[in-house]
Amino acid sequence: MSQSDTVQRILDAAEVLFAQKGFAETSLRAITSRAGVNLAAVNYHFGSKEALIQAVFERYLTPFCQALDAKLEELEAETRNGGDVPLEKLFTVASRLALGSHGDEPRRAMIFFRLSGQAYSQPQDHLRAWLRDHYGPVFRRFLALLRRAVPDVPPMELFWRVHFSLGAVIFTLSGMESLQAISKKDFNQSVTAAHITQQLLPFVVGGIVGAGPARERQA
Amino acid sequence: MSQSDTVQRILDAAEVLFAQKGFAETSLRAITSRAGVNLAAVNYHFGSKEALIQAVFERYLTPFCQALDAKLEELEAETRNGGDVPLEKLFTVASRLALGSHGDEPRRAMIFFRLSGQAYSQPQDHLRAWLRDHYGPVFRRFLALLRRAVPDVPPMELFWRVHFSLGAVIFTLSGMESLQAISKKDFNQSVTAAHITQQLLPFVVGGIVGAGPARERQA
DNA sequence: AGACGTTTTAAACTAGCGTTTGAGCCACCA
DNA sequence: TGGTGGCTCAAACGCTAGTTTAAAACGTCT
Repeated sequence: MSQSDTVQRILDAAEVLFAQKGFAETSLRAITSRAGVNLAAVNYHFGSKEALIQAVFERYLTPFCQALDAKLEELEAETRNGGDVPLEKLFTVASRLALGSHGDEPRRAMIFFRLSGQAYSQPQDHLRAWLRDHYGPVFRRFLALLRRAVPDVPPMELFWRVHFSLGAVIFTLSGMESLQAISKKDFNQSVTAAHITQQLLPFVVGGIVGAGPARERQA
Repeated sequence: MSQSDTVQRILDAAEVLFAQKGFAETSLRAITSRAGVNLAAVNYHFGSKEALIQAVFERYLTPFCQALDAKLEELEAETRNGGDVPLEKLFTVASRLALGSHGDEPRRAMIFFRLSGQAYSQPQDHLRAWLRDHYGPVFRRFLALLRRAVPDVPPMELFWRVHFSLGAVIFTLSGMESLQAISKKDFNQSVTAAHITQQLLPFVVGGIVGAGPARERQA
């Protein structure tokens, strides 16, 4: 092979370890050891640990965002001659792509949500900035469709509610394992990741629509 | 003074720095330097960096949980002779206590939410376990009142939705600064922390009630 | 005043980090 | 065949981390 698979092995190992223990707590030695490659390979192939972190995000996010963008394009076309995309459909599409656009099991997605959580709680400005610059457009496109789906919600409130939703998703899927443990203890019942994401939908939709004066609750 | 204020100065500095840069990225040297105390003071008074982290959480959470517990007791008593506490009131009470039970400005609360976010994305099992063991009861008490407020939502769904809400709150308040910046850029309008927490309420209430078959949305 | 327990101090220690180096390996092409 | 370029490797570098040490300073009692 002209391109060795060292790069992929490093990315695989880094992805798991970063999600498991965070960026700062994961040493290059731990990564290269798990990947079965030499310590210097990271700096040789990526340049620095920082660049490796970005590469991990890029490998996951780029296919996802491309898929989402294409799907949004499709949805936009459908509504070109009147009608809006329903709220539920927008989130179902996004969730399905996030969980399954990588061929492999949703475990990959779970790992990635942990990474996102770490990226957000991290003070590394440039990571957040890089994410925003690279994947902001598709986010705004999603937001535009959303705005049409819930015209009653003022744009700024909608903006915040989307971020609240993002928080609910990332936080939950970040802490999945411990939450599953608690749930099992309290309800004597195992819960799958698919089950949780299924529960997320009505919560997010309910939250986006909101409990304001625009809506009355049923008794 | 028989007990020097070194301990307090260290806690103050650690609280801010941990929230700003995370646990791993904050060195004891940075903390002691900001506190104006000697490097060895941390290990002398707390034993280790790990113990210092716990102490930071304890100093904030203990008064909050005591206040919340007392308030919940009060609410339970009110409903002893019939009636339930409305959903909105439960969250308003919790939010008001979280933001203002420390006398000082809500900035303290903001700092603490960042800490919570870091604690959750952190893989430090023992921190999470310690939080659960110490503050689990008051959480369960809150959950019990909640269950009575929304009897239509099945207990397990409610459990998950509460965690979704927690995620929305912690995530948002963790990333406040960057979110405020984005908001300012997109809407040309500054947003205060109070404004955001105000927006959180209808989102959380809407999410908890959910968008399931139990409720219809208004056109 | 002097002795004693507590706290502070400066300095050192050990360990682990990200990164760099330069020699070695190996496939490929002239 | 001999060299050339991409890649791997063990070793070392410089640095910063948390922690420990032992002496100095302090406050408080007899």
